[in-house]
Amino acid sequence: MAINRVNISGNLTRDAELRVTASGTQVLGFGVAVNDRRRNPQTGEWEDYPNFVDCTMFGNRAEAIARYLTKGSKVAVEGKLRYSSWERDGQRRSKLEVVVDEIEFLSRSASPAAADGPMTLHEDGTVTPPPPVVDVYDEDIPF
Amino acid sequence: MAINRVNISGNLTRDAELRVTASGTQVLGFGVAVNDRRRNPQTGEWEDYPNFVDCTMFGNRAEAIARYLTKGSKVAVEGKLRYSSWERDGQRRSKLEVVVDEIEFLSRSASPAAADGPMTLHEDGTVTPPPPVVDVYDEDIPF
Amino acid sequence: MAINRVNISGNLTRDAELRVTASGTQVLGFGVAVNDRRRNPQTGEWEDYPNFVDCTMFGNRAEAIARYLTKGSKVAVEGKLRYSSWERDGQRRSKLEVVVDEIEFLSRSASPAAADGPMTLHEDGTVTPPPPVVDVYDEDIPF
Amino acid sequence: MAINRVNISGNLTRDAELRVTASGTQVLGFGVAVNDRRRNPQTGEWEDYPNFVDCTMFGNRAEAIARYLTKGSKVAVEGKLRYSSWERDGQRRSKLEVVVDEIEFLSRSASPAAADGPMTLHEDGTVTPPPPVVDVYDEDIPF
DNA sequence: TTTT
DNA sequence: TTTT
Repeated sequence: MAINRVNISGNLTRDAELRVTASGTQVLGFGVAVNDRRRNPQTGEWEDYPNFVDCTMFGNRAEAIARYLTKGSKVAVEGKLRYSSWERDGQRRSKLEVVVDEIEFLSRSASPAAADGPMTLHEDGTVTPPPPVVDVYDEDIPF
Repeated sequence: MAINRVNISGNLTRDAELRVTASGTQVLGFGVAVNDRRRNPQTGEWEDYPNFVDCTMFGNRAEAIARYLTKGSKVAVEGKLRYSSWERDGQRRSKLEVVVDEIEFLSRSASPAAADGPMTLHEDGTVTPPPPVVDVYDEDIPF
Repeated sequence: MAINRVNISGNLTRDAELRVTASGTQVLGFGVAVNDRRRNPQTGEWEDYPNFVDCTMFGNRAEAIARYLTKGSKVAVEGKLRYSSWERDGQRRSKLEVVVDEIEFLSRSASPAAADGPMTLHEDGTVTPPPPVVDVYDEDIPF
Repeated sequence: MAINRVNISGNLTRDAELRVTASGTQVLGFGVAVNDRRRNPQTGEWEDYPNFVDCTMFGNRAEAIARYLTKGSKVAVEGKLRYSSWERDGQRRSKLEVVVDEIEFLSRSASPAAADGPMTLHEDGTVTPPPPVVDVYDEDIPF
């Protein structure tokens, strides 16, 4: 067998869509925007170049996580490249996508503290809000 | 050059420690527990077997994220394997660790909704607690 | 930055083509067939399903290795996914390919001995041919 | 499940050793030297720093390929990190290794032509020797 | 458009 | 077809 491995992270470009094949297999489809940070040759500015990657996940896990995979969600995905080709209007077309083996949910903000951390709901119903974390993304820290 | 690539996800086993080398390079060290889900041959039960992986990250980014890398944090890491060896008490010792190229912060709970989503801090100071989401991990869904 | 990592192995589907951009950058293009071994649902037989992956490599290394990358060559490639889109005949089209960071040359035969090993060219011009190794690929060993 | 993925390439540091567990599972052990090309801070010269990685492969494939995995062989390996720990002389010791999922045999020379390509054994027993390819490794081409 |  |  060949080596065929993909690891990516990024944001969902649309809500995941679950369907079931004739033979009963669950199939979850979603798109991930994997951002490249490159300098724009014209302006010299750092810019995000999105790489749009279609992902497909099979089996029971697909159904279990479908509702968490909404537009904008951040995920890390491990999978394999899969090629398919077909004919449309007399033209040969093809695509390359990722068949998902593992998926992890990422914190939405660049700094995890904003979402997960210091925002604490206490027993008595009071809440400790998150500290005024800078948005590292806007602050020109290059990651 | 050889191929040397590692992608892992897991929980920090300790708070990250930042130090600075004599030449001024920032060095961040932390440990990640990468869990394997295997069936215990004795009991037949699914169990988590932790793989403890030491990680090192260099440069400015190391300092920028140090304070978010606390014990228990979930991360996805991409990097390279690095081998080192030394002598202690007349014995040769060695270790294999991961030098980090990229790091992403994961949502702490198995279902991202619990941490990121429905827990909302409103303008007036009230809070909408998260819905009683099932812990998918305990529900025997195998991921 | 996001995580964006691909590792594949397979055979070149065509000779690599070297070109140079207006700004002088060398660009090497080649296609890799990454075979999946799946059971044919109709016949029940193991079959190879090729995943055709377009690869692009930049820089000096591109030129240095171009002549070794001929149709049928086996390689292991590490790189990143790159998405691009364009318009043709009023239709939006897009593709996903791999930008190569590392490349390694694989032995052509399933068993390395056939190609690399026992076939020896002696100083006096005689040759020791390889032993009649079984082709493990044909022998139903599933790798 | 967590993400746990390793892809490396390098040379075997010893002949692979095959053993069989009490329960009959075949276990193949071998070491891979994964070379890093770094500039020596003292001399300013490019040097190879080896990362010694222990690999273990289970199952039928282990036996099938054992005889091809000899000291010096070049391979590309895909697998997972596995941690283990034990006690020796009252001291806690641990190691990190790679459990192999896929393995590919690489051409021994930096340029594949030398080994695989132009050296052809003809039907009549004559041989076409390889062209006097430069050893790209020694020629300061950085790969 | 396709490799073994 | 596109996310932050």
